[in-house]
Amino acid sequence: MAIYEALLKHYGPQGWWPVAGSYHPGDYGVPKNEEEAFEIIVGAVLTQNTAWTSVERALENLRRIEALNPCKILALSWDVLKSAIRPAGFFNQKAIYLREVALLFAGLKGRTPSRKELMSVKGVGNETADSILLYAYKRPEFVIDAYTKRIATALGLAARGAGYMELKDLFESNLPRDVALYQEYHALLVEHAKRFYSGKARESSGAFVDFLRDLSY
DNA sequence: AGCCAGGCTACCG
DNA sequence: CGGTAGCATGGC
Repeated sequence: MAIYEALLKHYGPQGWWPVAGSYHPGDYGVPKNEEEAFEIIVGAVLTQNTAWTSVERALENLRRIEALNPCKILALSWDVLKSAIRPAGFFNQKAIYLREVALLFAGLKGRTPSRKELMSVKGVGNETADSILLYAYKRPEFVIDAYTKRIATALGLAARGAGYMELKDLFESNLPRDVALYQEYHALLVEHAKRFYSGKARESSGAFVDFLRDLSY
C-alpha cells in the first residue's frame, strides 16, 4: 500500500483501460455496457506482446467496419479479420484468438466467466484472463505483466524466477480486495515501469534509486 | 540496423 | 516439469 500511495501521489490516477480510443482517469465505472466490455476483451488479446499504439490502429480498423462485437467477429472472413488487426502484429494467431473469445463471449449472455473458463480459451493465458476479469468484468484479480514483474524483482519483493501466480499472490495477499485499487495500482506500475524499467533501462540501479526518491515524496 | 513492445502456444530436453 | 522458439508489425 505504501508503494501504491507513493505512485498515486506522484503520477495521479491513470485511467486504464482505454475504451473508445481514450482513457478515463478516476472513472472506475468503465465499461458501462456489454459493447465496451467486449472492446476491452479484444484489446486484451491484441495487446499481447504489442505496443498499445499498434493496438489502437487495429481497434480503429475493427470499429470502422463495425466489427467490435462478437457476432461480427465470427462472421468476418479470415482475410478481412486479419487485415483489420494487421497493425497489432501476430495477426494469424490473434485472428484465431479473437474468434475464440468472441465465441465464449457470445455464449455467456452477460454472465461473468470464471477464471478457469477464460484460461481454457486458446489465446487466453494468465495475464489476459486477469485483464479481462479486472477491467471488463470488474472482478478483483490483480494483473501481473512484464513491467510489474520487473518492478517487483528490482525492489526485492520477489525472486527473479518467480512465476505468474506467485507474483499475483504477493500483491493480492498484501492489499485489500478492491477492484478500483487493483485497476489503478496496475496502471501506475505500468506508467512507472515505462519510464524507468523499459528498453535499455530495465533493471538498472538508476531506476531503483529513482523509485526510492518517488517513495520519499 | 536492431532492439523492443501491456503474451501465448507448442514443443523441446 | 521448466525453459524457449516462433509469431509480425510499427516505433524509436
